[in-house]
Amino acid sequence: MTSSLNEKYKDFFEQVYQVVRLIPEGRVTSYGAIAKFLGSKKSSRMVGWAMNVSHVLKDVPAHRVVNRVGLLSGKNHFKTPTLMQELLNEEGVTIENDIVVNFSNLFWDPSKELYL
DNA sequence: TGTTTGACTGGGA
DNA sequence: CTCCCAGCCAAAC
Repeated sequence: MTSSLNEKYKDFFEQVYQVVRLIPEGRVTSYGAIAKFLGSKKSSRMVGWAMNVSHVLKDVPAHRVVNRVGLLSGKNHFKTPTLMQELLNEEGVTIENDIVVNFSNLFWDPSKELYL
């Protein structure tokens, strides 16, 4: 909210990582929600690309980011195709057929629950 | 340097 | 319900 915080955010990618790090444990959000929060609703693909690069950054919980219907669309980009689901299970999130169960209830919208 | 692809999304047929 | 298309833009080809 403050200019000092905004100044901290230089690139789109950095902003994405920052938001993803703030996702509470056991909650999930979508690429589009992050993109919208960052001001470019239609740049959700870039959020996905940022995630693709982010797996080298250890503190980015990319497993908490799914697509708008709760599908684990990025699971194949993890070390193993099952890792994403396993990480979510550890946090108490149930996955069924690659879909987050009770997604709408677990959905964490940064533009509604996060205030900078 | 031009084209294709993609961890996306919303709208339309 | 499914399928298709346009917009988005960095990276890969």
